[in-house]
Amino acid sequence: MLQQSELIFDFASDHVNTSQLGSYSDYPAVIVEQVPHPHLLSYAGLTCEQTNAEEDHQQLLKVEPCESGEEETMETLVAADSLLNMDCPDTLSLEHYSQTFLPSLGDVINTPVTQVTVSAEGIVGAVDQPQWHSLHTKKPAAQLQSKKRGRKPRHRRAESPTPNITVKKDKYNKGGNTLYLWQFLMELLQDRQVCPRYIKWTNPNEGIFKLVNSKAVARLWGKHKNKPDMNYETMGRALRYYYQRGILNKVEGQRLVYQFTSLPKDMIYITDGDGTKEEEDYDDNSGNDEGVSDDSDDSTIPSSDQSVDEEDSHPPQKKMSSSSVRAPATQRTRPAPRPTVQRDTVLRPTSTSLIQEQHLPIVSAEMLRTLQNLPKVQSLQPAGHASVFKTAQLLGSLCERQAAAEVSVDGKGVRETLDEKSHHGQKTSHVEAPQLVPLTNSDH
DNA sequence: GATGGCCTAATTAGGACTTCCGGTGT
DNA sequence: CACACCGGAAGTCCTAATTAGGCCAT
Repeated sequence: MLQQSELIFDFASDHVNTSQLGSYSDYPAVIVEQVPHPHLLSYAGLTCEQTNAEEDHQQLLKVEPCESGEEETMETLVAADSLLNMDCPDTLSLEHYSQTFLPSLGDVINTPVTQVTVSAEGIVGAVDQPQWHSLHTKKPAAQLQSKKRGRKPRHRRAESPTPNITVKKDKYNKGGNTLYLWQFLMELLQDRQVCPRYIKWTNPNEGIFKLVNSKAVARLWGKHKNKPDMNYETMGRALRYYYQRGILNKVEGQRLVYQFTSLPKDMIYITDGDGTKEEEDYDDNSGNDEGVSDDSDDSTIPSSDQSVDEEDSHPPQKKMSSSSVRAPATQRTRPAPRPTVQRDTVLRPTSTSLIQEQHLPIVSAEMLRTLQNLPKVQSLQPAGHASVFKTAQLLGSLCERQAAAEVSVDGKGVRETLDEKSHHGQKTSHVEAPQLVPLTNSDH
């Protein structure tokens, strides 16, 4: 399960590849976790008001501590488990997410939301279709060695998305699923399971972040890439390559501190205003930021089977903000000395903070496109071009149907039942890379 | 049989790391 | 001494682009 803040989906259906859609005759059931219709719509409003993006574009979101209670905690823990349990193919993990990742930096909508797991069941009009499994099916060996053919030279491939961190959507809208390291780091920075615990912003205004626990981050990266030997040295080399490509800068004189040259418009900035004592200790050292890292023990990395226990075993102040119900930072006995940065400004009223109030679905962009092109689904949607608004309505309808169906059967919650379905191999989660804007000191 | 369209699989260039290394700085 | 950091070099893995060959309809 993914954490709400991990995933971003693009839903600019202007890019729908109808030829691809034609092959998706199987419409997985949409597993919606706590889909808040008004919220979704509100969230979608951000998209629909794209024309206002320019003025909002420099505004930043602050993730407030969640106060939704046990469900939130449970989901967060599950999310942490999935995040760190990347070895499990049946878990909707970051790895899986990366496999279906559809970054589209140039696309219109790049908004972090929660998740929707999709399976083929439960959608009216769904037709069996195997495409969603084809990613993992291997060709028969006989076919692999059947033919040998020559070929002519070809044109040069599309250039790298860097250094401007703009991804050509042609490349990424065709099933690409690569999650780049910088994207991974951005995801971590938006993931309250790891931010600010393992990685945190030190100066969100300038895109400066610190690898609080470099080993943990490297191991997470290694898990994601299926490189068990990954370490910070290796990951650091990849990070250093980003210097050349203009994706990252090194912050001089500060260890483990890097700077994004660009950031997404709608980046969610998790602050450690809800931080733990430990994190405050980091802050205490942030003045010089010299090497006080949490690297001392690999056990600090929650493994797939220990994350929950670890969370539970921590003293309350160790809990991640996402899963805690706590008093506002201002009420803490130990006031946070961290400087207030401009990006801490809550751009949305707290009462409408998406992340704070509840999960939003992370929807596979591709799934949504597929769904939107279903005749029966289209009947649910308002007229006009695809949008998050449409998606919200669609999801709302689907969720209601699911809920009604499940309640009528055994009284189980939608989520529980659908999670079950998701564990039967029908799942996906697509996200889009954030739309990035160049960072300038005055920009934020 | 010739032709054209479509689909599939083979091939391969290139991107994004990964690995290793030697070195410097703190 | 440990660790962070740097960058060169070579290698691996993966993806997208390209294209040949098979199949079918006309």
